[in-house]
Order: sequence, then structure tokens, then C-alpha cells
Amino acid sequence: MTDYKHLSQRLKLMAHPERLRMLDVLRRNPECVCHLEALLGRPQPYISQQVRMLHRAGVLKSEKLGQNTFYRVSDPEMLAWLDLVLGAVPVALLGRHETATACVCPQCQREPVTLYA
Amino acid sequence: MTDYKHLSQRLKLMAHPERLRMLDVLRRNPECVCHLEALLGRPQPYISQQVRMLHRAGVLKSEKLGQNTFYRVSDPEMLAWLDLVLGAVPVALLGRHETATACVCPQCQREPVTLYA
DNA sequence: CGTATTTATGCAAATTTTTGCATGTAAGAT
DNA sequence: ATCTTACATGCAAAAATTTGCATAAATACG
Repeated sequence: MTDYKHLSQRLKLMAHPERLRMLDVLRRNPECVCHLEALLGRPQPYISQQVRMLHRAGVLKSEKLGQNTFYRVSDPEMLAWLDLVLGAVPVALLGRHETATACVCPQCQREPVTLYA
Repeated sequence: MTDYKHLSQRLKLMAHPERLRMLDVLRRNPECVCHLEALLGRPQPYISQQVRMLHRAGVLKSEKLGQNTFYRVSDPEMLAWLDLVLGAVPVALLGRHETATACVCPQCQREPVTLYA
């Protein structure tokens, strides 16, 4: 018995242009909210809300580093869906569990941080 | 450059419990509207509307047989997505391009029809 | 032709989602 | 302790989607 309602709820998380873009970023590297703010060009509360939806649904996991909270896609099912829909991430670019990208947002101009070393 | 807006629009078609259920039926066998009405337990105009959305988006193709219109999932991308999300259809059950199921709805009590022979 | 059967369409009400923004909070820096 | 910095939360307005239903259109059939 397939649970269509449950599946559709999870699919809806992905079926949103900004969240899809966010997931595409977060499946590559863990990023903090201010990065996402800069990368997606949206105000911080907006980013936090979308992140929260995904986090509460178990799609994202968070890791606090200094004053920043880094999020990444942790759900294997969602990762598989993203691979099919967006194309698999080239191994060379797969920074998951490795390092966060350098800080590109105007707020925090500092060095790249190593995560999950 | 990934077209997130376009992808999310297509994903939304699937991210709806009734449409997902409908797609799960129509990826196996072509079915007419009155079958779907019986299988999903929803009024005919409701079914027709959802079918129309999917048809206009190029996800379904239609084939008229007698007084019935049979719909099936024709879009390869959508079929691949459905395989991942719902699990692949066992080869034994893969009636696509083969035959329609016997008529199970109260309205039309008649024989199974061969399609795409 | 007239009638029945099957499917399509139009439209408004109801519901859900999205978005913007004001404000709250926690933790580190000075 | 106070002040930033980074992020979270609450809530209501706006927008999009869903749903129900009345009715229309199309086609087969007698």
C-alpha cells in the first residue's frame, strides 16, 4: 500500500523553485544561512523559513560552527530524487562531508571553514 | 543553467496525492476516465480536470477507442521520476502499450480492450 | 433525428502555500 | 554587562492551488 499523501508531502518540499535551488546548493556543500541569503538573493527570514521546513521534515541536518549554523541535505531519499531531477553531482564537485565553500556573502567576509573533517 | 522554475512546475504535477495515484495507475496501463473515476473514487469532472492538467503539460497522451478516451503516461522523464518515487513497475505488470485492464467501473460493464496492438 | 453516454469546460468557494516583515533569541565579542 | 552577529519565530496579507458543481460539447447508437 503506497502512501501517496506522505510521498506528495515530501515531493512538495522539492517542488518549489527556491527550495529546489536551495537543495541543489546544499546537496553539494553545507552552507550557513548567510551564504544562502547571498546565493539566492533573498532576505534572511525568508531563507530561515524555508530551511526550517526542510529541517523539520528531516531533509536537512544542521551543524553549528562558531556563530554560524551550517545546513546540508542528509536524507538519502531526497538526495536520490535530486540526483535524478537535477542530474548527479560530479564527483569532483562533491564537497559533502568535506569542506564548506569560502564565504561569499557581504555579511561575513572570512576564510573557508573545514567541516566534518 | 538549471531551470528551477520549469522543473518545479513539472514536479508539482506529481506532488499531489490524487494525481500521483492517477499517474501510478496510468504508468501501468492506459485507462479511460470512467475507470479512473471508479479506481480513485472521485467525481468525473474532478478526474477530467486532473487529466487535463497532465495532458496539457505533455505528461499524458490520449487515444480514443469507441466512446472512451484512454490516457497513459507518455513522458519518459515523468516515467523515470515515478519509477524512483514509487518503485519500478514489475515487468510482469507492465501493461503499457499492451492492453487495458478489464472494465471495473459501475458505468461501463464490458470486455477488456486491446490497445496499441 | 433524437437520445444516451462519455468526457470537457467554466467558474467561484474553500483551502493551502507563499511571502514579507516585525520582532525574538542565543551566543560571541568588546 | 552591553552590543553585535547570525539565525529563529510569529503572524497576517497575498497568491496559488484545489475542489465542487453546473453545464456544455462530442460522439456513438438506435
